[in-house]
Amino acid sequence: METYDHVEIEEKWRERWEENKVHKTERDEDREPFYLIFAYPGISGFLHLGHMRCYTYTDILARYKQMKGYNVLFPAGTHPTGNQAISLAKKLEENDEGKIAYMKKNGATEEDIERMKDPEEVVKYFNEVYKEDYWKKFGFSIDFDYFTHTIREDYKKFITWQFKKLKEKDLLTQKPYFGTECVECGPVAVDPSETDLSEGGNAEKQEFTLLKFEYGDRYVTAATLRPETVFGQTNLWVDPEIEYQIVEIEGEEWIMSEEAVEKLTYQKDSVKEKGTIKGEKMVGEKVLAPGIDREMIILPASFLDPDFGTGIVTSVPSDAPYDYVALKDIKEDEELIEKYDLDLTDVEPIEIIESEEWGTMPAEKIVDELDIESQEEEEKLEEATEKIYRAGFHTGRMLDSCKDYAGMRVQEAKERIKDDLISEGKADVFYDLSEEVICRCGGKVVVGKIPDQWFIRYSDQELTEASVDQAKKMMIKPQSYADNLPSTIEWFQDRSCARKGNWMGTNFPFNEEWIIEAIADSTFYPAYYILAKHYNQGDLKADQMSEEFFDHVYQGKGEVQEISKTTGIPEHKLKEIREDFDYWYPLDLNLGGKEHMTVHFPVFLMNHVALLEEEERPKGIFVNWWLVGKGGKISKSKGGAEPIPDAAEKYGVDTLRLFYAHSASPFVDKEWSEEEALIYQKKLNSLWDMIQKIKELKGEEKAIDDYLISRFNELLKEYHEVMEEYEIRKGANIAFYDIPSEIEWYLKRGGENRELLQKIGKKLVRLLTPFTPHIAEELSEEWNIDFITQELMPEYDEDKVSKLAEAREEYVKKVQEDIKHILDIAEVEGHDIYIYVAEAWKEQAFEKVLEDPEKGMGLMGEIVEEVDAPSDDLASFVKSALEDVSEIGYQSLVEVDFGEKEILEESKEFLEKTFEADIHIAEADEEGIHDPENKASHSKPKRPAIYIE
RNA sequence: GCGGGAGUAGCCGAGCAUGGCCAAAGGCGCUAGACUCAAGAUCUAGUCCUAUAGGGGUCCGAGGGUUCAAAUCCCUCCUCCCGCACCA
Repeated sequence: METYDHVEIEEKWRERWEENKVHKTERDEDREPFYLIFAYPGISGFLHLGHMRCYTYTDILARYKQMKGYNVLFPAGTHPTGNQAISLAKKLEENDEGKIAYMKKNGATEEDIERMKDPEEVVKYFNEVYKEDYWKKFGFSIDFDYFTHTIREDYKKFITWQFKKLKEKDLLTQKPYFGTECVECGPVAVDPSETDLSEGGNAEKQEFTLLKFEYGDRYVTAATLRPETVFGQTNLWVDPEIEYQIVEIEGEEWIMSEEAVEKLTYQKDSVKEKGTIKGEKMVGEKVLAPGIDREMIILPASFLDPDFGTGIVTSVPSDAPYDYVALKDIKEDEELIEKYDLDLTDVEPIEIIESEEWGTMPAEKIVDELDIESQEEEEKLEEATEKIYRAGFHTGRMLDSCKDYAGMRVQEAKERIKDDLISEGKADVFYDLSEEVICRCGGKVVVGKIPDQWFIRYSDQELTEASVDQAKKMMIKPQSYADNLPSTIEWFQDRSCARKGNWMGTNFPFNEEWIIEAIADSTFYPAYYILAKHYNQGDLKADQMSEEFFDHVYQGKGEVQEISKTTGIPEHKLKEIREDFDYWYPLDLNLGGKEHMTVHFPVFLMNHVALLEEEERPKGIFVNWWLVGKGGKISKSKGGAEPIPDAAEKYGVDTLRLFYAHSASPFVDKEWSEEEALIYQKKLNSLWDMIQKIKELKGEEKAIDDYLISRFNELLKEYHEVMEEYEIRKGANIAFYDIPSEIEWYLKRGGENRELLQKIGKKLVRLLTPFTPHIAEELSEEWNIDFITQELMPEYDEDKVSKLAEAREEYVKKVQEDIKHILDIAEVEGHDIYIYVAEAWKEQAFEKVLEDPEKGMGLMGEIVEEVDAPSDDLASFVKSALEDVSEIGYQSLVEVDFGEKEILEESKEFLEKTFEADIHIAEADEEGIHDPENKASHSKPKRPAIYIE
């Protein structure tokens, strides 16, 4: 059969929509607005099919709402803030072969590449790619008149205003911050996606307590992750072979490894080198331990790593397996004791923490249990340390030896002891990374101190509470995120919002050398799209966008005449912009991938709450999971990484849209599968064929019509219900599978009503439109409408639902099924099928049973009175009826009143065709029927007996 | 650690909120048939076990419980996955 050419029709309709400005959106006070966005993408290079998942969901919902009669605003933009465009330009400048090949493969020309050695041009280029090759290509109903991006002058004005407002509301603050930074190129993010890194994405920033041990005029320093164990300290460990550094920090002299000094230079204002001291020089000497004011001996050890902590470790043999084993080793090493002349009499483990699992001497116990022999058995020691720590942290309590902290839970004591030691000047804080991290640029990543970092005060009590309230009112999908968002907001701490260095973005208004960071300038932007249109039309200039202007538009402050005078924006324009904002806001829905759950969505919401009144705050969030490659990220080797325009041509845009919508719930990661995409392509072809076929049928009304009308209406109702709840997958399932399969059944049953099929066909194509708009337009081209995209959805009509029609079909299906079963099992020829409808008295008896099945056979008395039937037959029937009564489905079928014989006669032709047999229908108690095996007596109401020969 | 999620037939993957028409949608794979010289594509039927009459049995990670009734609710356990901040 003639099918359609997706490349041709998709292009055709894309062009027609554009020519006719179908997606143009204007304020219209007579229609209810619906405003939705997807989280705009950064400019990070070419996108792949994974990214299109979220955008497609957005378009499906936009189109659905549009067809429900809403005035839908669906804008889009990009987020080039950051250094991604800069580093791409740099790579191209350096003639990086890999990058150039990548650009070419995705369709960039030589000139494009030449041009893109300038970061601004990178942004320009990708803005076009995103718009033309991705969003338009996919047939999205975006109105690009509202397009904006975050490094445009106008957008920067908007961000500047936003930060002024945050400052006014006392939501900005400055304080020291320890963050990860590359020694070459400034702040970088350490995360497994390794956007900024070439190595070490799984590293964690660890906070050590740097303990200071008095050692003459100096301090020996030891870094620990477990400050709560200070009461159990018995000695220090140094490596006799290491040349330790002496450095001056904050007027004191500290001793630590060279590696530690290097790290500290990024965390302390001044670090002056004062000389060195070899480990063995310190061995045997005494230090004064912080917090417990106890003299301790310095002992030699071999397990120390100068790149971990300070290369000096305080020993807590009661709770640290390493220390316990090292101490045991040294006590048995007489040679060593003699060499350094060590006095070890007082060096004994001290009980400090009691946990359920490990008692009061956990190190001893676990070393015993794991059978650890020496300090060289690193693997076992790591395991032991981990186990004890976990148990201690959760169930542990501090013992009496811990003085003021006795009885406290370990979790609490840990913080308290750390804070107390620091405030007494006996300890400091030292940050380090858990593994080596290397920047994209090749530089080493360290933890550095920024003394005057700017923060947005998301910890603010009032803001937090108001945001939580709002979150609870919103429509958030999936439910699990709706449940979590309030606690995510409560947990949200102050967040740094500006940075220095090589960065594209808006200058921080209160300190121009800082640039606003990428998350901080992408929280409130749905409010800006509305203005961007006026800027794009040339009615608004960036330098007119003053604080008063934004105050007026977003917060209704000030007098129009006044603002018009100071900004030069005509009064009517100001009014128009203000009204636009008023009309479109609040935002109905923000859609984004699951990566946004812990950062973007919370700050998006909190900034709205900070800046706008309650009735203007967002109403919905939709989170989608990812499209992934086999076993993880989408990549070249695993498929799904081909350029989007190529994929669109290969599979068809409608196919891909249906794939996203239907192949999995939006709330799970979905593996990309080419085969599956091709199946959806076939699906669309066969749906196309079916709709073409039903257009051509020319038959008349039949009884089966009522069934199709009824089922269609019920499914239509369900369709709307699920789509209103943004259950995209269910909606697609109804439109593309449930309804077509009802139509298939209808045709199979001999339905051919031309008028009905035309009507249902037209409605069905509308239901398909949000998902596969191109094919829907093509199918409806001859219907004398402009664009099906602009049509309204069919609505559910309750009067069309007929329980009777449905029950009759169910009955036929059941009979058909039973015959099939018998044919499967029995060895019969199957030329003649006899169907015996149950005697009337059986139905009467069944109804009596239904009245009160609890009575069981006790019902017999009553039934014998009322029902006229042979008493033996009656008794055995009631018995079986009592069993059947628990089958809910059967019961409800029996309750519907229709003539079985009549419906069977009607379906005779269908059954004969299905089984290629003669069908004979009779009542079970008719005289002279053909029933050699006496099957007729087995008939039940709505469950006729069958005999086949 | 903290917080969250998931375990469904050979495989992928719905269902679970509102327990009962659930032996459990859809797809893949497989089997048979139609079409074809043949292959592919397509279409039809079947695909837990069992049964020569529409039946019976077992089943939704494991084990308990609630209920007339559990894949669905509750408890315990096992296994796997994700987020945890300057990454959009």
